[in-house]
Amino acid sequence: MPGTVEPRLLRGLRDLMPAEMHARQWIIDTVRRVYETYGYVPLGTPALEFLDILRGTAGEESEKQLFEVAGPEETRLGLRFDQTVALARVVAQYPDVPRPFRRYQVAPVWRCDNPYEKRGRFREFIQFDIDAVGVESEVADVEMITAMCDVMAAFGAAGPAGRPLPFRVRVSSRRVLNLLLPYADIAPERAPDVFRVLDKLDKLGAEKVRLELTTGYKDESGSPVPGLGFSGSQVDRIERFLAIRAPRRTDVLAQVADLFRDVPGAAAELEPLARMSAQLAALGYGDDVVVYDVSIARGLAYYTGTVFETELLELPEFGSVCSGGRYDDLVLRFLGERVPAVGTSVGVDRLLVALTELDRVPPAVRRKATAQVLVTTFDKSLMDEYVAMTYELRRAGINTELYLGTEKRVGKQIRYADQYDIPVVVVCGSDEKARGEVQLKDMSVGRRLTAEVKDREQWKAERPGQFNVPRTELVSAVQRLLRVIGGGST
RNA sequence: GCCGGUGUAGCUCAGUUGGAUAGAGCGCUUGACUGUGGAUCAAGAGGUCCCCGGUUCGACCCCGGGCGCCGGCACCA
Repeated sequence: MPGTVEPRLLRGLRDLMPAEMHARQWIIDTVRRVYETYGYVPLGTPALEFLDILRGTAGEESEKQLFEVAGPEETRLGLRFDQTVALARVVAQYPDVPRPFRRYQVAPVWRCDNPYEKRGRFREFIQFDIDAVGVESEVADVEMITAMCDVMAAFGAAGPAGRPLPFRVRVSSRRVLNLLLPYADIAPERAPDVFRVLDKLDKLGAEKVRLELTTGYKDESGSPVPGLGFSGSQVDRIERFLAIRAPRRTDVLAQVADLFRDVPGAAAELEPLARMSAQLAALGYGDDVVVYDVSIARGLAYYTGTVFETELLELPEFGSVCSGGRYDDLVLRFLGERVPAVGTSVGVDRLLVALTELDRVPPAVRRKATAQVLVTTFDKSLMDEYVAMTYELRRAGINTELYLGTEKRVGKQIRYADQYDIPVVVVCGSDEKARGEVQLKDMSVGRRLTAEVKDREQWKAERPGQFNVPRTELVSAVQRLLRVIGGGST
């Protein structure tokens, strides 16, 4: 039809239909329960920020991914790409907020990069952050790591019984990475380039990392990857660093200490990591769930200390579902005062994709309805009665929908309940009304029988899962039925 | 940004070596059944064949350009 607007979405943006939204809310609820056990408090900030607030915090790459928005009166705005920058702004803007300020925030963020939905990468997605601002102690870093572990454990417990969710948090430190610079005689301004390449070790392998550090190479698509032009002895030292790897955290630290034994101040930088490891161990977070891995650098430019990311062992190629680190200088931009902070972020939508892929989202979570009961409107002259029944059920705490469509035939209304997976249907026509009864229909019975019943007459004769109860017992009978069938409420 | 693939009904896709009114399955609507979901049967609605230009008597098909989508790479908070 000419003149109509084609309904469409920008690449990487999605509509989430009710079942998908229920699943997302399940993720959020589960994470929030864990975060609140740690005592974090909620914060909300706008999706839009001034461009100069967003810019210059997270490095060149992030700026390329910024969604710019035209504001009124020539103001230049952007959609937030994370929640941490806004948190730093809030801390600077409200100096009377008592510190430590430990907040959680769950909200969409926007990044204009290439979406890849199979790996849970979108241009608009929900992140669920916790951050502790004004905290120097590495106990806060430990808290971040254990919170990540506890979140993963919660999803293991919520999934299919007896199947814990295997995961691993990999931890490193920018301060330890920085020791590599004097050790390998690398100028400080080259550090971001070097760290970016180190981070690729897992994905590219040692050979390509070596090439990228020296002469560069052409990748599979023929695009040139520029080399960083380091000398052979520099690359040798970088590779010796990258070779550090051990299942036990204490062994990793020992190897780092040995490698950097001649670097001034190295021992002092390693002490906090040693204390963290001991604490983690004392709390029951062993070498199997938290590993030290010096190749973790993370791209985000604002990290200054500990960095960590979480991977699901059953989806090794998927990437991190939860990551973060310490950023002691982010507030400095706004306040001129150094405020130490550490935080971590669950990629809610990414985690949902992963758990779906692993078939670990309980089916009941992905429901299409919130209603437990549909009251049909069979006979319009009885409408007052239908409304009354609906509110009786609602006031008893039962999620109830009154059929408000135009369809008169009760069969179509039942079909509507079927399409939305509403588990119980109330039918009351003039016959029932005259007898002082209502009819309850357990939808699951018909669904179960549908495979067996071949003949329509038989189907009609059986009227599966239906029974009548006195009108006065409507609420108690529905409650009983919902208990028996498990109700669809959460 | 690079490489490859692809674009036909709401969805999944067939098709025409360039020829007249463009097809299937699923889904949707209606009815058989005006008081009951499924199945069955019947009927119906639904298309600028991605866009622009070119070649041709004639283009959904061939050619050129563009755009979208999918996959891979790069990048990734």
